Amino acid sequence: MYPALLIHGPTASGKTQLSIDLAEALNGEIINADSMQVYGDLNVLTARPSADEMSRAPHHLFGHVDAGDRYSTGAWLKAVEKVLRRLEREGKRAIFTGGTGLYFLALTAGLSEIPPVPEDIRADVRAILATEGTEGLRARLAAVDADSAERLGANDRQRLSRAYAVWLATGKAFSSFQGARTPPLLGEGEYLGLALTPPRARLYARIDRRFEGMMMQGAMEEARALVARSLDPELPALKAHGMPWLAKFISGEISAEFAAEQAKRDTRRYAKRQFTWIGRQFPFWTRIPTMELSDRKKVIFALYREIDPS
RNA sequence: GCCCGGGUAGCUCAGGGGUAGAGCAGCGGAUUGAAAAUCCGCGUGUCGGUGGUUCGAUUCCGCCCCCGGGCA
Repeated sequence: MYPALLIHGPTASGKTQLSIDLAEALNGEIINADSMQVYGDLNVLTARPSADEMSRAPHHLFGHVDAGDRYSTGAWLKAVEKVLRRLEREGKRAIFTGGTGLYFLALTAGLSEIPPVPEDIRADVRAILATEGTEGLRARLAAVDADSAERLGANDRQRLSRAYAVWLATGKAFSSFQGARTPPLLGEGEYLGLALTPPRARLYARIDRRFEGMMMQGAMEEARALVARSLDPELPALKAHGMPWLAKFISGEISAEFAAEQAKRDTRRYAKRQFTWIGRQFPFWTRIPTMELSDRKKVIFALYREIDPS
């Protein structure tokens, strides 16, 4: 099997364009590693590749999930496995592109083998959180899984919820699962990890500009359509950058200017967290600090040729 | 040109003879099936410049520069 190309970069760093060019040159196919671009309802707001861009190379796992569903790392990994198998059969190269660090981690380091938690149990935990608060949830967790309760932040409702839901679903402590991991889909030597690390000031300027562009390309209409579905605002898709603020604007709570300001700020903060992830979780991936497309490609082709002379 | 008001963190501003503090922005970190989520931590500063008074000046005084507003 050809070594896969893994491209992680902060939001707005130009991953889409780069990955398409690489796919064309390497006879590769693009696999999405972005947790938001999987949702079909969000096109403009998640900066998903356009129909035009998608026609230049095969794309996988983009927009295949309904905004009313809760996608997950595990579901993504399962879907990836299928795609990888097919590409292997067909002798194609896999090019992963995205900004979701956890997806890349699962891909290259595996995931603990935990049975799926049914939706009704997750709903129960949400109810507990609503009535008893993080305090109450944490106390419940401490009684059955002291390790997790100790290790997790006292206010980290998301992880506390997850740990408690796993206990309810399996009868076993979340922490008891965490020692072991499934074998990674891509082991050492089976991929080239690349991290785009553009200068921060330039990236931030680009994020701000891009949001303005999204507004001109119909982001508001997209948001209106999603709001009209009256879905639970806690669903992942409703938390896409900009969505919560555009929803507030649509309901008349805030001005358009304020919504735009907050949306951009959220996106900048996210980019900052992505830099942290790359710096800490994937210290051995090759950094590509330049913003110029041609320079990036030159570097990547040279690196790729080293591990795959064909 | 004259008269007021102001120049303090990236921005808006507070303070006041013992080298300064809020909000926002920002920065650092964590990260195992919601991860564009969730959580933890951190003031980042020639107090416009320059002389003077003072043990000590960002603070008081003089001069200069800049920005508002008013009168000409």
